Amino acid sequence: MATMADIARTANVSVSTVSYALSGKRPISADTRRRVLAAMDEAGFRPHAAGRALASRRSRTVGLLFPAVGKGVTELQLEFFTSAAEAAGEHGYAFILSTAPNDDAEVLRLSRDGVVDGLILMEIRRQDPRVALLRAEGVPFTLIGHCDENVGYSFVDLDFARALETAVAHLAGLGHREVAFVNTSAALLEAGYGPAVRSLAGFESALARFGLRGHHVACEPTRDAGLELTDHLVAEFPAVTAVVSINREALGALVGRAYELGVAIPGDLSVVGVLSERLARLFSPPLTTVDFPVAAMARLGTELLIRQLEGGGAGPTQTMFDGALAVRSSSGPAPARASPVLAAAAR
Amino acid sequence: MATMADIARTANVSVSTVSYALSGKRPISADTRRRVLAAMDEAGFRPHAAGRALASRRSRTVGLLFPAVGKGVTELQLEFFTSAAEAAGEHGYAFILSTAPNDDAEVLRLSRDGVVDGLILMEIRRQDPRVALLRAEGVPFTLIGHCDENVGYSFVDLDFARALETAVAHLAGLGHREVAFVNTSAALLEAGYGPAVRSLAGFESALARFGLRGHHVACEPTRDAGLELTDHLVAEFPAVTAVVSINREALGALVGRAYELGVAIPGDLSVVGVLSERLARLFSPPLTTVDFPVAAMARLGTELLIRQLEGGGAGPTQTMFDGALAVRSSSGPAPARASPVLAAAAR
DNA sequence: CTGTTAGCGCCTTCAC
DNA sequence: GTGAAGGCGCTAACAG
Repeated sequence: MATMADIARTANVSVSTVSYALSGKRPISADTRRRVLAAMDEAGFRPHAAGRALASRRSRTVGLLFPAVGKGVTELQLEFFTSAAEAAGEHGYAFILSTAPNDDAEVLRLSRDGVVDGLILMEIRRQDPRVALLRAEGVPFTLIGHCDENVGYSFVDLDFARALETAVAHLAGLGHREVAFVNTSAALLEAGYGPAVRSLAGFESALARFGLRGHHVACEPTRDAGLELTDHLVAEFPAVTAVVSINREALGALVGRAYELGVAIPGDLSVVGVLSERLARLFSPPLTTVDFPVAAMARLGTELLIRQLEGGGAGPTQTMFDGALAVRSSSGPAPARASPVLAAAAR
Repeated sequence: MATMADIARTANVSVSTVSYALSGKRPISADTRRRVLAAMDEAGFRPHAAGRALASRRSRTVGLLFPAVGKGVTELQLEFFTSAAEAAGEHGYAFILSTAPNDDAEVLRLSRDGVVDGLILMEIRRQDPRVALLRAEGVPFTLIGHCDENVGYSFVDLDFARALETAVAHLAGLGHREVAFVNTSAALLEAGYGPAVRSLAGFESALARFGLRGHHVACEPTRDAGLELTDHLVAEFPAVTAVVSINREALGALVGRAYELGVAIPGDLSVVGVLSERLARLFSPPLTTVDFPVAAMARLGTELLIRQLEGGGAGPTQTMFDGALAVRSSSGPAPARASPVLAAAAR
């Protein structure tokens, strides 16, 4: 309601003085400053965002582009949203969430309209056209995920290959000989969705390194698909004694179905999930996990963007998180056993 | 990049003509309009949000206030966020998500700064101080939920009392005689959190109406609490043959624990959840539910707010959704049986 | 139907 | 250390 002109009037100074008192970009005498500040909070003054944005040519707003494609939103994205929003808020930035299905148009809309100063992208593919677009538009951005070609921009990602290796190494250490990897959907894999592609690569190289037999199964991130998948595993790969998954929904279904089939976890079957701390807590019994530090990643992604916006020198920062192994099963998992547990369950 | 002045120049018209060509608030000759539009998309023109906001005194932005209190964010809120964001986008509004812990300050910040034109509030308590504040500030708003005193503002809510009645009626119809109601946390209940309070009321009146015995149990919305609760039910209320819950996390845990204990759902125990369609799908076997139309509610809440902003006459609109019963169990649930199933499971 | 012009609230260069 | 003034891009009277 109150404007700088109002404040200036009641404090007997000029508007520019008010402005500088606020920004500190010019020395102000202690006395003047006090009068100005007094006038401000007496009037409940708050600088108007639009005025400031217009004059400074910065909106102090960051946007998160999340194309709400069919594949539904999961708890994992939720954690991203809220953590990113929090981080933005702490730095004095507003946080815009866009679910527009067509990213390209949305990138243009948000940047050209000046509603955001920069963008955070999720659901990155190996060759992502949005990156070129953002560059062409000169819009600062960071990726949660990364492309094959990634010079000159900031991103933060989980090292999925390493995560899978960590998981497989753990299982190999327990004596397992044959393990299954439950990926996300085949469609995403084909589309070059990074996590799907890179986990698979990590899985395969780990198999080779530890001399294990392995099976890769793609699975839609839905409970139904997960149930079907579990039955499929039972039927087709009876010798499998351990499962690792990056697919939270399938994992939930698998654990549930295992109970139904009388397969004890971790007694009969070892299960390792690549999951955030928060998600891991939703499982019972507690699941051994390779930590997916979602909240930290979202925070960092947001902060990297804001650092760019504030001209924080330093150029692109690229951070790959390593998922730490968290063994949560109290009882030891089954070492590879003679009898194929899954097949036994199928009878 | 391009401004209206640029467009005006290349189209040989004045800026106001450009503006009116865009807004349609004044008749423009077909020919002029064509020239203007041509110039616009040749230049890739997009009106700058800050300029527009400053001149029109409206930011075309709505905000969702979601104080990220301790009790963690759930899939349910996620559905709210994305649905609200979607609805806002469809109406040409930007959507801001604020997780600032202190709502009051945030209300002031977002409104006084002019970053939003209106707000959507979640997690409403029976006496919610934010409402008075919003009123005092003259900020348009809608609630997802409602207060005891609620004249003169718009809200959308689920009729939790009715939802519980629907659930209990269903169970009574199946022949159950003793049912448990799993509420959210005792803390929220005491704080006057609407859903907790009103569901309980609905539960109790339904018990009376149908002459059933019932037990009310508050439970933190976490898996661990849910597990504990299940064991508690087993130990304390062995005659209970049916459970209804508005607590998604507890419900998940309860279903899981039931499997562990060898209690078949719905064979041995009937379970009814108050859940969104999407959440219901996460359960297996499918759960009988009273539908919690989260997405529709978020959309409507957002649209009610936007309608206010656009001066859509009509005054406050208050909508209570009725949760429709969706019986998803294929096999018929257990009518009240002589043998206390939960106790049997406990052996 | 179209042009001219004054702001909207703030930032920032230029002058003192 | 402080003022005055121009302008950011757009809207909306006010004049034709």
